[in-house]
Amino acid sequence: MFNFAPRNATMNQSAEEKIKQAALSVFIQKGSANCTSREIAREAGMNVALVNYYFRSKSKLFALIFESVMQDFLKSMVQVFSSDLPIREKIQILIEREFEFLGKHPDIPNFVLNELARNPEAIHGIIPVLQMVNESGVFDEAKKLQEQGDMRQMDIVQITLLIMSNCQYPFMAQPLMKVVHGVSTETYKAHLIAHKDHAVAMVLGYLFPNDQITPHE
Amino acid sequence: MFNFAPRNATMNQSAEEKIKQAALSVFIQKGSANCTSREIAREAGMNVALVNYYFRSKSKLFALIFESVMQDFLKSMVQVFSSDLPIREKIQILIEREFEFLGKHPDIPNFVLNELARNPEAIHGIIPVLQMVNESGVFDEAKKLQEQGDMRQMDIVQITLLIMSNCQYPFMAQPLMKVVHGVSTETYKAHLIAHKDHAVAMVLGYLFPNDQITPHE
DNA sequence: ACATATATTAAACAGTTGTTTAAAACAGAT
DNA sequence: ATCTGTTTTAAACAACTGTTTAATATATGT
Repeated sequence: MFNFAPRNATMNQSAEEKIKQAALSVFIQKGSANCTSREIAREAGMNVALVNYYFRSKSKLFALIFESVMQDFLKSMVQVFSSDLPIREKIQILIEREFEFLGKHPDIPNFVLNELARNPEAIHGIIPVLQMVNESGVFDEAKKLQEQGDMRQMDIVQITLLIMSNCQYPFMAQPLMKVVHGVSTETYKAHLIAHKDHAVAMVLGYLFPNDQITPHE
Repeated sequence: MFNFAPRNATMNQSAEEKIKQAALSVFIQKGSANCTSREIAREAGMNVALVNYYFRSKSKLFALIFESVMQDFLKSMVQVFSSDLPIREKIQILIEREFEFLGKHPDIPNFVLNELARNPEAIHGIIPVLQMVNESGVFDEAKKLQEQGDMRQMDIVQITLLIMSNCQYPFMAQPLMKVVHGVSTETYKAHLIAHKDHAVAMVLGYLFPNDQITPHE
């Protein structure tokens, strides 16, 4: 009943997969509302009808794509937390991985947050991510560490915010910052790379205030 | 030639103003691409043709609205920097004002960054903001303070990022955070209020590392 | 009251949208 | 070659898009 391999053996990539990749690219660049089925088909080099032939409707295709993007979006973060590194290194590696990921996919945060804010359907795409997060036990571990008095007393929600704000916003604000400060794309990218270290130092410094001794004068 | 007062004296608000307000609301909620002229007209309680009668086209109306939103978006920030408060208080008040503003208009950051990333026309709406920023002399002052060795040596671009990340992202990520952490809107709003103090403390602590003496143990 | 400029409307325009249909091209098995 | 199921296409569908037109209403100045 289902296809597990491409029928068209002459092509190295099935039409279905081509459409998926085109949809991923177009959806992320333009958003679910500001792109057309024909645009996706064109990007995949195929007919419009094929899009609906494989995915029934534009909204079903979007749901599929969005779910996989949500997975990628938080996967690396959860992976780091599932490891058994000490908490400070976890956070450092977490931020560094996030910067690395966003360097390759700088427009995903805007895509995700925008869809979640404006597209009611998008909420469903979060469910598998919720599973991932729950299974990782991230938040339980953070709570335990706080009870040991090692970490600053802060709600987990706000710790999450602290980390994600300083990772994702710099990429989301690229168009704004480039114009306001009048810098080129290359210069801004250099700033982003340098910003990673500031994010690590600032977040760690705030979460573990007893770590560094800053002598007066 | 131009109207400086509403022709229709029986209404307390001119049709033109009604359309502007409706457009502001609809554009911010849905974005420039995912809303229709008829939707704006309906929200204003008027005919579609009137929208184009007063504003020529949807894109011209959007340009008008976006420009004014951009002004509000950064106005309060620039105002604080134009004052003659000491730098630490400036940053503190800046962050506090930003949280206050975003508490009232939580969806403006997503709107602005999304349009700038996806709508090529939106870039033009930034020009008046650039003037504001230049006239305020914000960045020059920050550079001066850095030369005095009072502030951590950091590029202005990254200082801007540091402040704006921790103010705006928490509001932009509200839909994501609510689902991931399973909290209600009210609970999240409480987190936002509490987060303001963390943002101030963290940013000031990082920008002025010599201020606090953190004793070991 | 009349004339004039402005404000507002319903209707129409051509182009685009997501989706469906029916026919064609293609593959593999017999 | 014929049959069978799958893949691909062109064409059509109604609904919706931004915009324009031409007619009507309203207000203002004389």
